Order: sequence, then structure tokens, then C-alpha cells
Amino acid sequence: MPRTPRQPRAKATVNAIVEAGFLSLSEHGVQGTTTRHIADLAGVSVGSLYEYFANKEEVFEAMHHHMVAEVVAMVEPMTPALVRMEIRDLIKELLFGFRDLLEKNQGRYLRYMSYAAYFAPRNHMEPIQRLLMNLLLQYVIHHPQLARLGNLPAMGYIMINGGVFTVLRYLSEPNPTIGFEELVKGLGDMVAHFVEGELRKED
Amino acid sequence: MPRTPRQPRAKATVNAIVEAGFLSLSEHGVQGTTTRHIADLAGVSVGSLYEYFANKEEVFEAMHHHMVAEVVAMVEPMTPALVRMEIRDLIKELLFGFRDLLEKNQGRYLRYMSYAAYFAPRNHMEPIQRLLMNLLLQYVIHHPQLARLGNLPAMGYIMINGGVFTVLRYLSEPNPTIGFEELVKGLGDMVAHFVEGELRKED
DNA sequence: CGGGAATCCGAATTGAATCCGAACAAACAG
DNA sequence: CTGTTTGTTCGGATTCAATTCGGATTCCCG
Repeated sequence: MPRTPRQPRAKATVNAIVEAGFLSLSEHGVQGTTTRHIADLAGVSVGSLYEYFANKEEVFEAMHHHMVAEVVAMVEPMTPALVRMEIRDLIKELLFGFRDLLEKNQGRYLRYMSYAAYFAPRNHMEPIQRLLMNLLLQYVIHHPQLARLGNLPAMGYIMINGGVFTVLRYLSEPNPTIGFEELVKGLGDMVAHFVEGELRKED
Repeated sequence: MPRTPRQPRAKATVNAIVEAGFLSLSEHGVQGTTTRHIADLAGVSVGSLYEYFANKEEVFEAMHHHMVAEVVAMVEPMTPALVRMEIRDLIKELLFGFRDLLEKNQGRYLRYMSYAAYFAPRNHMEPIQRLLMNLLLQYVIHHPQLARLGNLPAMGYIMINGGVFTVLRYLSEPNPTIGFEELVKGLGDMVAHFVEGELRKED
């Protein structure tokens, strides 16, 4: 049963372990990331690690929460500005921000993401999906003509998942055949044309 | 150094091991899939497993090849018919076929796919991506008006990755909020409107 | 048949994950 | 201050899965 850290010293320990988790993942990949490794990098002993984490997986879960929290911290302040933009600009802003976040710290979040399906198999992207679905709703509220669009949940699902996963996959690619700008422009065009097309169909 | 099976008996062993890999993955997930487990399910000893596979990961790679081969075997015969269809019908045909394939055998391929990022981090989808890119090219050849479209590689990248990953993610979802038909229709609309919009822009 | 190659086996080895009890540090009451 | 309680850290002991290895068994060709 893992303990919750009370004293600041312990909180520092927990934090160091999570940091070390990202470091080790970047350096050695999943296979090479052992508890001893993490503990060494964190400057504590394995025993200490198991004081606060029931098992190795929980360390990865904590890393996951860090990442999600940062994404939320990025998107939420942007939201008021985003909902007033043209759709193409919104997508551009969002995806560039997303890329920068993922590549921060030698791509620690990106690296983590490519293994996330293993560590957090169930719904690991759900909070982010909800965040973006909320952004979409806010956007529709600020652009009432969009309310005429048909199946908003399905549209949102496709745009969010298609967009997020395509960008993730793109950024993980060792030598991509297209540029990130092209990708972002293409995604923007795709969504913009789709919206126009659907609105035209309504008439 | 793994040996290549020569006698039919050995080929059966190799096959049983790969089959057992899928079974074990379905039953016990990644964590629960041990070499002993696979060997037991295959009705052979661990030692035999290591005769033909250098390590556990190679078993997963063999499973991967099985899956990719089946996808190719599904798409290639469909191609001549697909390239003559309306874009929406093509997408519908392709995605329903894809779903059926993934859900065959109690979803063994789907189950495998959700862990694939871990086992085959580098380029594990590349053959499928190439297959679909080729389909796209053939399609453009049969619909010459599409040749006026702008950045085909980027478009293809987005449609293929966005489509494949969205469907994969959707099928892995325990209780999806939208129906598969809606998803397929939405993807079809998205692509169709995009094509129309781009063609209109060219004028 | 007889012998060498191919196949199969499962106990032994190895190394990582996890547990645990003792040692050390902080907080705090009297 | 000082004894006690509670929180924290440590690293060796244990457990379990991956992989190895030497020998037993089966196949197949001459």
C-alpha cells in the first residue's frame, strides 16, 4: 500500500522519482527502464520508490498525470482566444502548441506517449479528448451558424482523434516525408472544407 | 540464434506458438503473457519456443506479420473494385472490411494492435500505410480530375493516419458514445467535402 | 537398419520487480 | 530539552519470468 508523502522531503522524493521516470524512458526506452534505474536517477533507493508507488506502473501513471496536467494547462488559458478565431487558425495554434509541449525537455512527453498505450491501456487519452470536445462546444457557441451542423459528437470524435493521433504519429516518425506545416495546413483545410461542405449541404 | 523450421513438425510448432501468442494476449493481456504461458497454450515446452524465436518479442513480431499479411490479403483483391467507386463508398467498404478483420477471432488482431505501439515501436504500421497510399494513387489514376488536388502526399498522410487510427481507437473503446456507422459516414463526409472543397478552390 | 541432423524438453541460471524490517530523521508533547 | 511517536529511507531477501543449455527423442536419408 503506497504512502502519501506528507513532509516536503518526501514530496521532493516523489517528484524526483517521476522526473527520473521521464529521464529513464528517454534514455533507455521501456525495456531499459527498471525500478533500480529510476531510483538511481532519482538519487533514492528502490525501497523508497515502493513507499510511494505500489509498482512500476504507478510511476508511469504519475508521469501520465503530469503530462495531462500540462496539456490542460496549455489549452485552458488559450481557450477564450481560440474560440474567436477562424477554424484554420484555431487548428494551427492548437497543433503548434501541442507540438511544442510534446517536444519540450528532449521530447519527454512524446516519448512517453508512444508507450502510453501499454502503461495506461484503458482510456488514457480520455481527459484530453474531453478537454478538446469542450473546446469544440465553446467554439460552436461562439459561432452559432455551426449549430446547424449535423452530428456534432461524431464530428468531434473524428476531428479530435484523427487530429491528435495523426500529429502524435507524425511527431514520433524518425524521418517524416512531409513537413509539420504541411500537416497542420492539411488538417486545417480538411476541417474547414468539411464545415463549409456540410453547411452548404444544409441549404 | 533461432533456427528456421525445416520439417513439417517444426513448422506446426512455430505456427502453434504464434497462435498461442494471440490467444494468450486475448486472455491475459501483455503483462500476463509469459513465455511459459505461450508454450503451454501451444502445447510445447519453453525450450522449443526458443528454438525458433530469439526472444519473446520475436513472437510478437511474427504475430505482427500475420496481421499485416491479412490486411494486405484483404485490401489487394478489393482494390480494382475500390478504385471505381465513389469516394464515400470506398471508405465505407474499406473501413467495414477493416473492422471485420480486426474483430475476427474474438478480436485477436484488435487486441494485438492496442499493444503494438509497445512491441513494434518503429514503423509498425508502415506496410499498411504504404498499401493504402498505393490505393490512393490508383484511385487518383482512375479519377483524373483528382490530379488537380494540391499536396497529395500530405493529404494521403492525413487521411490514412487519421482514418486508421481513429477507427482503431474507436474499436478499442469499451463503450463508444457514437455508432460505427456514424463514424464511417463522418469520415466519408470529411474526405468527400475536403476533395470537393479543394477542387472548388482550384477554379 | 544406422547415424547424423532436426526437434523437443525442462531443470538451472540470471536478472528485474517487489517486499520487509531495521535504521534514521522530523515532529511534537510534556 | 528529551522521550516518544510518526514519517522516511535504505538495501538485502524473496519471487517470478526470460532465457540458456545439455541431453533425450524423433525424423530421414543412404
